[in-house]
Amino acid sequence: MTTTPYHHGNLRTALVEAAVETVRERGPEGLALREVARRVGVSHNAAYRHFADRDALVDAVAERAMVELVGAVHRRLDTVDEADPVARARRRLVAIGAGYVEFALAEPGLFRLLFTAYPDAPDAEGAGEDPYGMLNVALDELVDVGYLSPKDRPGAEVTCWSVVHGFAVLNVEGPLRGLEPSDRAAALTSLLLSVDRGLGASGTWPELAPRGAPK
Amino acid sequence: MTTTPYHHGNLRTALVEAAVETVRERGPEGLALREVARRVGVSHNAAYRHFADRDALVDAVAERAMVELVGAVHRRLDTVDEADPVARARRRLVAIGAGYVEFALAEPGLFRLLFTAYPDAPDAEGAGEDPYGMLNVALDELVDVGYLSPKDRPGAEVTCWSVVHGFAVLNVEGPLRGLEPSDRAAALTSLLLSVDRGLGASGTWPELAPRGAPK
DNA sequence: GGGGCGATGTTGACAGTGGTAACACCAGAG
DNA sequence: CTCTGGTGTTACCACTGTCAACATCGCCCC
Repeated sequence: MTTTPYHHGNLRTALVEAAVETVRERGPEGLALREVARRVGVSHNAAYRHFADRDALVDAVAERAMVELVGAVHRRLDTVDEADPVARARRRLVAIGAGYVEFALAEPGLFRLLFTAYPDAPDAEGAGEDPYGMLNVALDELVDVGYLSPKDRPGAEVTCWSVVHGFAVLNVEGPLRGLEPSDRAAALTSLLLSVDRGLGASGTWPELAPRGAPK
Repeated sequence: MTTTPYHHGNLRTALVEAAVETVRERGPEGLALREVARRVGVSHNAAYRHFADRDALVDAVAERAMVELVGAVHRRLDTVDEADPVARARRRLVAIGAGYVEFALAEPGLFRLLFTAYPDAPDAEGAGEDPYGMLNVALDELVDVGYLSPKDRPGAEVTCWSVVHGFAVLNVEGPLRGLEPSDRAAALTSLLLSVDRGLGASGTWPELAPRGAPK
């Protein structure tokens, strides 16, 4: 819908594109509906014919951002060229993490928007078309291939997502944002290796688990 | 400074306390300087005698939040009662992570403020008086005790911080925010165990880092 | 073709925000 | 006592999101 030019001609997509550009430049909090409208050369309030409110525009931008994130991860995934199944599966997992972080650092504004204004539903759409699904697929591969113990599979996706997301957040808007690129890259490599190692090392340490929360 | 009551009597601290309360209720983005002033029963602009701008107030709130975060982590750390040095060091690391996440979930507003508006300098003040310092101390203990290989020590603090911070963010404001508390607790346990395991499992997998070499 | 009608875009207004400037008060120093 | 500097107030500005009323344009149907 809204494919044929009316007064303006695809105002909606023009607004979204301008909004994406604004978020790129000024971050999510710098996104002003009025300024976007101004940028497109249309009066404010014109936007209200296409978006219920500011949040709706933000959601539209988030959709674009998600597409780009998936693209970045896929691009990394495609570089994995490995014969040995175990090494391949492990490399693929690392590639997902690297792509995720790569996107966060390349598009800090879009990345932040993606996770501050995300709708209620998680990424759980298909399985493989969003980073979460891709991650789950990769982890299942690791189990199939015998690298990851099936009993360690549950929860592994949360752990992997957490570590990569945390690294991204700390480096994009957190206390690590001032890191030298080389230091950052080294830390990321160390982190990804550590995760890989943690998944491969089977075994439990039951004495650590219990001991409930205080107060 | 500002200890003796003048017109109002410690307006500054009153403003900070009202701001903290506001952030608790409405989050960082709901913090309006004017509303805080109103809340204290003072005209807006009175605040400008004590804070250069809104950001200065936010920084003051962040200071309080940091104190509370440190308190939460310390409280957890104090529950560790373990004779065996290795087990004790490992438990202490887990306690830090648990306390960090506990605070994030208990005070989502303050936690988010702490990491969206944090000043340029990292937590690098003393060593032990902020979560980052405490984490480094705990990791050094793990090395001393022989659990963590010295060659794996560099970068470990970033990995640990990332995984815990990422988990907190995903659960506080991210796609995992809708998780059942029991599921969340299980995921956290799994995550902490996984990190512990990853640190303990020594050895490198060189074929992952560069590129090439069989297994 | 012409009338109408709904989708689109515009102007105007309102409340709320952060921020600046000019003024009012009040305590203590001299 | 006056004067001075810290403190708080009123008035104003630019900006934002949002609503309501009005204008315009394209398309459908008679």
